[in-house]
Amino acid sequence: MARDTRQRILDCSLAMFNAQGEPTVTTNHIADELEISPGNLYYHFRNKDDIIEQLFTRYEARMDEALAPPDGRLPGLEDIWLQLHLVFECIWDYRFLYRDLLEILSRNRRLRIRFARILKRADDRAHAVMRGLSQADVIRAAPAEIDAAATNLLVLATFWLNYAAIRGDRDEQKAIRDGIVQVMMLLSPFLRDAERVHLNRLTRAYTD
Amino acid sequence: MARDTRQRILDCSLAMFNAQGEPTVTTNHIADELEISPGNLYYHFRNKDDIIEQLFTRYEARMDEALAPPDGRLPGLEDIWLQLHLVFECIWDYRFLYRDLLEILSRNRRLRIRFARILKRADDRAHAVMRGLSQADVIRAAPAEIDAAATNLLVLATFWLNYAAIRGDRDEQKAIRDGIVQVMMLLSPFLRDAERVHLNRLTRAYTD
DNA sequence: GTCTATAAATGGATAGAC
DNA sequence: GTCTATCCATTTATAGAC
Repeated sequence: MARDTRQRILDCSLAMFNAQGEPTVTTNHIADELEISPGNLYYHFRNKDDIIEQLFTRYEARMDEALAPPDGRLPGLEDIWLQLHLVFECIWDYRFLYRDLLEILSRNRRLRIRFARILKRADDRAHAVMRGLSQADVIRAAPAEIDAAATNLLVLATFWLNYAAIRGDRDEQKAIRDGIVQVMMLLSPFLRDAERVHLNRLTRAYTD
Repeated sequence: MARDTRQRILDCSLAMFNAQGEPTVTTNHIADELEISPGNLYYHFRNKDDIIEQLFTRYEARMDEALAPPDGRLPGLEDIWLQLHLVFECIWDYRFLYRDLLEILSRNRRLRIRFARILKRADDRAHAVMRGLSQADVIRAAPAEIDAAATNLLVLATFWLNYAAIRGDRDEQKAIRDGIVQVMMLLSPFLRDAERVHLNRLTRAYTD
């Protein structure tokens, strides 16, 4: 049961953080929800930040997987679609991190470094994909434009859920889909005319 | 001196919120910093949220001004540049709002509504500018692409400073300039070849 | 491993004197 | 308008029994 309680605390914390925001959920709230004592919680974790760090480890592994290149061949537009799905769903499952990103990272140097590493990986991946599309002549983009688009992609992915929440979007699944479409539409003006029209049709079908 | 103390509290709060983040600055901290008593602070403001709301009023007026259309004529690329300056500098001066945007808005329904209004205004403005460029044949963009680009612009402007902070950018002035360039580069692929090269040269000169 | 009880510290807020 | 003193509620964290 030892391992079990530890896992239950992590699962419950994640659910509560995501639902109510990390700052408003205290260790007592978590213990209450699980119907265990605060002392028990502190037997398993040094403090709240310890819980967050363990959750971050889960998140990190998941995101590393989502950011891995699919396989050997160069990716086309459909592969990008799929990979964006993996990334956005990971972000959704750990959205409490993104909701109060600066506040959480400012309190913990280790997480700051680990998050920066993930951002770097995502940036590399975005560059690789853009360069791939450019070499395959699917898009036409200067190096500086690729840099800008990659950065733009990172900002969109990182903060899209926050933006959707501020707008008051209710439907969660739709928010994720909208985020993916938003990133795809980022590529639209780089495409040649035929693909450009094609993508616009696809995204419209996807959004409705 | 009554009005004076009230203003000093607001000024000091803004500076401390921006420097340390709103969640970590308590009413006691503010009173300490000003070398007044907590009781005095509570004479002038009902609570911390009251202070934030007053600061928001200042912010709101400033942003409304920054978002106003320059004048009668249709704006060119240079006017956009200027307007982005006004917007980003407003965001910078009230960056504490953006740092913990969801947390702050989740606690206060009135601010949520007021912020949504500003976002709407910004969206309208972005659309108007994009349509203007399109009609003047400076850019080539389908309606769906204009929608996506306007949304993209809003997300970039809203969260750019957060992104810069996570990356570890130190130089504040440069972070603002980078944000403006990032938005301008968003337009790049929509431009015709001559202007596209021109913009890439401009942004490079601006960034170095 | 888990509980009860509680310490220690902090933050928000008010009463009443000056 | 401003200060001192203080209260209440909350949160983190630990000690010690079972």
